[in-house]
Amino acid sequence: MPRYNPATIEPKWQTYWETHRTFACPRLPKGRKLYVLDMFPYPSGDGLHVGHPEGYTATDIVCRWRRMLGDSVMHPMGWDAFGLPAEQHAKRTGTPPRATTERNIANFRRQLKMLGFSYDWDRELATTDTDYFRWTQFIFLVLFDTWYDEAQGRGRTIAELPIPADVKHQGDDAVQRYRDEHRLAYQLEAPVNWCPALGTVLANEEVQGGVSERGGHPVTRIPLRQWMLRITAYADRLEKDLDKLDWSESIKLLQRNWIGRSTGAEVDFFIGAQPLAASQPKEFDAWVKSRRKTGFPRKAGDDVLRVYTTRPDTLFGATYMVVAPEHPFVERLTTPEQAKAVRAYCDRAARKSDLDRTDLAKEKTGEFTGSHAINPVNGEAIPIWVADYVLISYGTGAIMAVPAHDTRDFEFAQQFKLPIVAVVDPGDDPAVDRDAVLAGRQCSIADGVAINSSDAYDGLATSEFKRKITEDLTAAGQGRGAVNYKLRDWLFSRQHFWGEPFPILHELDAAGHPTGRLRAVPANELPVDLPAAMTFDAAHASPEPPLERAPADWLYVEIDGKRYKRETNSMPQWAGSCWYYLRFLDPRNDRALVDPEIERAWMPVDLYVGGAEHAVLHLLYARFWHKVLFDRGYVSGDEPFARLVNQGMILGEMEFTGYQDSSGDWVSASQVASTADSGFVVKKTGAQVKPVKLAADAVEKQGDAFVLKNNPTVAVDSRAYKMSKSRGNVVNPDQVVADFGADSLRLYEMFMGPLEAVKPWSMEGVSGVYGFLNRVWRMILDERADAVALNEAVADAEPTPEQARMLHKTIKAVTEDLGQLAFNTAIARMMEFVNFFLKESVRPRAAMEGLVLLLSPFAPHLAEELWQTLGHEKTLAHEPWPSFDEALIKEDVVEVPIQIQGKLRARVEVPAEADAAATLAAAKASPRVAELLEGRTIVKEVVIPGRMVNFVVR
RNA sequence: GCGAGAGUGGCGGAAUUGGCAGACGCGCUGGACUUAGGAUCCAGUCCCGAAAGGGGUGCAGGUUCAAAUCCUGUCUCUCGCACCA
Repeated sequence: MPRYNPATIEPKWQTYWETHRTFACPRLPKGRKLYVLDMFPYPSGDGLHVGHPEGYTATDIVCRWRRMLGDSVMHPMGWDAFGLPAEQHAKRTGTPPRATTERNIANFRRQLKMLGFSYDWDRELATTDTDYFRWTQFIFLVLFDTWYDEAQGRGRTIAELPIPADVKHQGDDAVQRYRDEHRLAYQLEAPVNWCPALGTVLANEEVQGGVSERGGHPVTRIPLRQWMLRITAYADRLEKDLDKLDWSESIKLLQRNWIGRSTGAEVDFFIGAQPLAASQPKEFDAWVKSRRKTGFPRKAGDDVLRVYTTRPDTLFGATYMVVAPEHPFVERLTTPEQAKAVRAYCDRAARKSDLDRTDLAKEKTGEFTGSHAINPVNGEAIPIWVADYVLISYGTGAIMAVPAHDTRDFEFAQQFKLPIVAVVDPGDDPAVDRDAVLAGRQCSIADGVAINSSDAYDGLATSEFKRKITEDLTAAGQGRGAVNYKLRDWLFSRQHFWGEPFPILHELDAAGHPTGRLRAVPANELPVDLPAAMTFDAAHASPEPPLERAPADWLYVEIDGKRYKRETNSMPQWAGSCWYYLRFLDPRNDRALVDPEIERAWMPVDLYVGGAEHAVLHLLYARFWHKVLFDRGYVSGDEPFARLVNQGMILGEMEFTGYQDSSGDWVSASQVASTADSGFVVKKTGAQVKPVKLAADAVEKQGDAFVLKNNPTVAVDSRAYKMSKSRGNVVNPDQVVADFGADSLRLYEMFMGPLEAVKPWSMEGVSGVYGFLNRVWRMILDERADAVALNEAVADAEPTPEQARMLHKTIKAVTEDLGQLAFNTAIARMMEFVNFFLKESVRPRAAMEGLVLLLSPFAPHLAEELWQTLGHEKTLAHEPWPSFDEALIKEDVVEVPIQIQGKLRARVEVPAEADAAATLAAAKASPRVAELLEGRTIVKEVVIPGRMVNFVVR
C-alpha cells in the first residue's frame, strides 16, 4: 500500500470500529460526562448534502477529542423521519410512506457511516418507529393531562385544577368542558392556514407572507377543528430562562423577538349598554363611579371596549378606536346606517389572505361603525372604526389609535381625515421635525415629555408617565398593567397520514355523531399505530384528513358499550424532534420514555450543533415540551440544551455573472436590478437582460468590482449562491468521497473557515487538504515501498530542541483551538508542523505519533492507519490526548520589533526572558535604531518585554 | 421600515483581543524532475517603486506612544422579523 488511498483504508477502519464497538457508550457515564448532539436529519430522497457533514464533523471532532481526554461521551444519531414528501410520493406511486422512509434512511445511514462519524449506532432511532412514537403519544397525553397554574408558575395535573362552584353545579359535562378548556392540549374551531397545493393545514410560522414556507404555495384561511398546544402559558419562562443558556446572543434575540414580550396596559373605554351614536355623559359618570368601587374586572363586560396599549402615556392623544373585523363587538357597535358598509368590509377582510392583508395592501382600509366610545381619562367621545390593520389574535383585538405617536394610526388617520393630537413633545432631537410633530403633520414614536395631557401629567417623561397613569387607571378600576406576547398557541394538528396519530377517542352517540366528549387512550395501550392497509388517493385535496378513510376496524372502537371514533388528525413533524434527545439516552426502554437515573446522569445536552433555520421553531417547541416534562416530574432539569452552536450555511462555488441585453451587448452589473419573478432588467429602461455565467479567467478585479477582462468598462456580479437543484450548484458528498476520501471532506469542511460563518464551497480547496493528507502520509510512510513501511526518516531518536518546540507548540495550539471549536486554525497549525518535519531528515517517532493523535479527531481513518503502521495494535480512539510542556515551547531568543513614532523601523534579537530595561538597551544598541534616533529628542519610550519597543521622538 | 451580523490580497480566511497586518490553504509566476502533468519538489506572490522608501484592513473623522481591533458618522452586503398597538 504505497500511496495514500482513502478508498481502501476508510472502509477498513469503519469496519474495525463497528466490529469492535469502539464508540459504544455506557448506560451511565463513568467520570466526566459529555452529551454532544447533532440535529438529526430529515432523511430526504436526495440524500446527504454537504451542509450535513459540516456540523456532524465538528461534533465528531469534539467527541473523539474528549474521549481521548477520558470523558464519557454520548454521541447518538437518528432520523426525523415523518414528513410530507413520503406521503406525496405515496400519492404519486402507491409506495407506502414507510417503505420510502426506510429506503431513504438506509441511504442516509450508508452516507453517514461512509464519513466515519463516531456515533454509538446502537442508539439509532427514527421518529417513525412505533417504539418511539409510542412515547411521543405518551407525552401528548401528559400535555393533555396538564393545566398551567399561573399562581405557582408551573404545569400541574388536570385532576388538581380547581373547579369553580358554579361550574360544578352544572354537572359532569360542564366540569369536563371546564377541564378541556384548561388543558395544555386543547381543541379549537379556528380559521387555519389551508394550503391546497400541499393538501394540509400549516402553522402560522410555516406561512411566510401569505404563501407556504415550503414550496411557496398560496394559503387560504378556512375554519377547521384543530388541536392546539398552549405554549403561550410558558411564554414567560421560555423567555426568562434564555438567560441561563450558553447560546449565541443572536439566537437568543431571535427567540426573544419571536416570543415578543411587551408590557403596557389594558384600558377599558366605555361604550354603554346600547352603544349608538354620540356620547352618553350620564351613563359614563355612573360607570366611572361604579368602577371605582368594583375595580377592573378580569373579563371585559359588554359595556366597554377593552384595548391593550404599550403607550398608556398617549391616552390623551387617542382620537379614535379600531376593532379587528373579527371582533365579537363589531355587529353590536355598528349603527343601522353603517351596517351595509361594515358588513361588506368584514366579508372582504375574511376572504383576504394574509398576503393581501400585509405586503400588497400598503394602503390602509377600514369603515366607521357609527358608534363612539368614551376615553376614560378625559371623558371625550371618539369614533370606533373597524379595520384589518388591527389583528384579532393579538392583545384584545381592539386598539385606541394615537395617530400622532403611532405610524400605523398616523397613516390611517391621514387616509380617513381623522384628527391628530400630539401629546408627546419629542424635544430637540435633530432627527425629528419637532414643529411638524406638535402640529400633527408628522408622527413621532420616540419618548419625550408629556403635553396636552391635563395638568396632572403634563411635563412628565414618557417612562414616568406610563408608570403613573397605570397606577391611576388601576386605582380607578379603568385599567391595569398588562403583558402581551407575539407568540401564539401552537397549531398542533395536521391533515396527514404520515405522522403520529393522536391517542384520543371521540365519543359517538347512537346516531354516530360525536358527543363532544373525549377519551384519552390509556398510556399502557400505546402506541396507537397507523392503519396498515391504506390506499393513497392522488386527487385527495380536501382539508379532511386521509385517516378519515382508514378501515373501519381502525377508525372505530368500542369500550364499555360506548362507541368511539379515533382522532384522524396527526401530529406535525415537530412533535418527534421535540424530545428525541431524551430517548437517545435509553432508546430501548419499554417502560418509560427514559429511565430517570439515566436522564439525571446525562442531561442536559452539553453541546447541540445544527443549522440556524431551527433557531426559532424547533428549539422553542423542544424547550416548551421539556419544561412541561420537568413540571410533571419526568425530567430533572428545565432546559434541554445547555450550549447551542449554529453552523453557517455552505454555499455553492463562487460564480461570476455578466448581463447581456437582447442584442447581445454587455450591461454593467451596477445598472441591473433583479425583478420579483427572478428575472433581470436594466434599472433605467426596464429592458430585459439575461444573466450569463462567466469563467473565472474571463474577469478581473478592478477597484472593488470585477469587470470583463476584454471589456473593463463592464462590471460583473461575483458571489456565491445557496446550493439548489435549480441552480445546479449542489455538491454531492458521495462524489467528493469518491474523489478525495471522507477524511478530505471532513478536513476541508472544517478548514473552510469558522464553523458559524457562511462559506462558499471550493473544489480546489478540497484538493488542497487532500494534498496535506498526502504529505502527512509521506512524512511517516514510505510511499515507494511495496508493502506498508515507515519512511526511513522516522527514527527512535530524541527530538532536537527545535523539533520538540514545534511538537509542543502544535499540541498546545491544537488543544486550545479545539476548546474554542476553532477547527480551521487547528488544521493550519498541523499543516505548519508537517511543513516543518517534511524538511527534517530525522523525524523522531514520538513527534510523529504526537501529530497522528492530534490529527485523529479530524481525519480518523488516516490517523488509525498511520498509528497501526507505527506499531500499535489497538485503535487510537482511547489513547490519551498528547500533553504539552510549556518549558519546551519557550524560545531562547526572540525578535522584537522597534518602532519610531509607531512605525516599524528595525528588529533586534533579545533573550526571551529579557526585561524592559534590557530590551530597551538592546534596542538602543542597534546601529539602525541609533542612526534613526540621531539628533532627535526621545519624548517617550514604550517597552513591552518580548513584544515591542516604541520611541516617541521630536 | 425594525433588529442582528459582516466588510482584511485574485479567492477562502489568520491576527494571542490595542502591540511586526495578511498565519494556513487555494490560485498565480518562475524553476527542477518528467514521455507527460490536473503528480511531486524548490523559490516567489498585499499595492506603488529599480532601490531607498512610501501606502495599505469598505469610506470619513476621532481616542492612543500604538487601531483590522475602541468611539462617532457613513456606505455596502447577508440573515431574521415585518401592520404584534
